[in-house]
Amino acid sequence: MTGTAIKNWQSVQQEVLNRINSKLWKPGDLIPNEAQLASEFGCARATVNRALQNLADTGLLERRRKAGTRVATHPVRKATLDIPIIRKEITGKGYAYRYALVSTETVVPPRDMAARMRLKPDEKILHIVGLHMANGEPYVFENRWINSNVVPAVRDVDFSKQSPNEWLVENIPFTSGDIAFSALCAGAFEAEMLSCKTGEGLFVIDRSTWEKEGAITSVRLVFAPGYRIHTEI
Amino acid sequence: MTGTAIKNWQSVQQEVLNRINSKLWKPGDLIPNEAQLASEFGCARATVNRALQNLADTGLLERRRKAGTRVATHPVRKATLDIPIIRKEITGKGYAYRYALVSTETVVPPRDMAARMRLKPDEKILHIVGLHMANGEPYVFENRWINSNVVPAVRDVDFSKQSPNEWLVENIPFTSGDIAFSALCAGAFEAEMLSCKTGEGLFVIDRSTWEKEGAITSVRLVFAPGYRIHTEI
DNA sequence: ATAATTTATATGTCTGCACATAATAAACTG
DNA sequence: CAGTTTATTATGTGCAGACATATAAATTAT
Repeated sequence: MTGTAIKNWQSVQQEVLNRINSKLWKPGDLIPNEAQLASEFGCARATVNRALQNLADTGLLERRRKAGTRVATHPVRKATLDIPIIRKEITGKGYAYRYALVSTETVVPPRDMAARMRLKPDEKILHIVGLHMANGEPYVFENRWINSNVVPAVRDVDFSKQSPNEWLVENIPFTSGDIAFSALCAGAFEAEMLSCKTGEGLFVIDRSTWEKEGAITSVRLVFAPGYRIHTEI
Repeated sequence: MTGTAIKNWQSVQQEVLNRINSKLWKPGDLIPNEAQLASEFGCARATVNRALQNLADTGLLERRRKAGTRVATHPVRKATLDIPIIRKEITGKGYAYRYALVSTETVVPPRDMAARMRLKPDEKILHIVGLHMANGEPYVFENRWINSNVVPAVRDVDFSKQSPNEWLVENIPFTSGDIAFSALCAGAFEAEMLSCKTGEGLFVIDRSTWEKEGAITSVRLVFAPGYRIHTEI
């Protein structure tokens, strides 16, 4: 049957996948435990563990101590997608990259942003607006807020020379953050910035990064029409 | 210094993270090899390996045999996000779920879709249009093509009773696929379907799934205004 | 000098064993 | 019978040692 021996964790994973796909193990089913599979496949339990753990990571199996391993009833697909570093993405496509600073000021942010970044009332922070361009064409519009009270060093940076994105990557130790994808309709402002028509559908990424002391930065990236982010599952 | 002993792979990972964040190991730097770190931390090489491999998975380290492990120059952030199973997402929010079939027919798809699914010229496949609703409100508009020549069983399914999404999950062994996120501006059609205004920005997911024999299904999900997909990093 | 070959080395992964940990199931108790 | 304690069990992870594999670097051949 199995012409290929099952010796490495990848082949164990493949065999498990086959059994799931062939409905031998159906969604919700409890599958044999690691020790049983190991003896069946003729490999060490650790090897089976590696394979099953990997499948659990991708959401195809659900594992719980003592309860055992079962096939996920709703195989919640997990897509891992690379968050683009704008400059790298643009140069990677072979385009010339340029960052244009639009404005920078230290002001009290709008209510929703202040709330999102958990600021004190009337706390002023740095607001930087800029445009990333590919071959001279607007590529993505960056609207960024940086909590200059948490990161005082940011006050001395000349953002006409370096995009805030790059400065932050190089200077701020990252801890944690969240990211959201959504869509937006181009208003007059976005249309002018991205030199597109009003009413175009624009892809939006909102990202915040945090440290123990509080929010470091929150950014909205509005991409030019036609942008899409892609991955394999 | 290190009050906590470094015995498990998580603490090894944390220590490595600290060294990266504190600039002890800068982007591009080659870090000590596994054996050295293991002896430094007083743990097994396998434990260090587990930690470093995990960090490489998240894109913070780059590893190559013989070349060693180095801190990623551009820490390409990888976000893993859960692809929603529509019904589960809706019911999970506490809303009543309903699927409304709009149309189903077997036709020759548009050129771009035929190309994407690698169909023969003039090959007819199943086209299913439907609407997922939350508490009676349109939630997401589903425009799906199913290669009924690869999956003949689909011809006998009554999609007014079950959404194609669910049927596929339950009946078609998944192999591989790809997914793309983008944005769209609501035209007259989308506006009517999602009962929103024309010109709204809509979030779009395009997904294709494949099997050895060829494309099984390709679907476009157009979400109602305001939809966003979110994850932590 | 350039190409082909060998060597050294860091990571990748398997094995067999041990113990830790979580969570269920069973036994016990008031 | 409800609540608590105690086994039992499957996964999670650690260790040392071994071999596999990719590949940078050194060496040899052309």
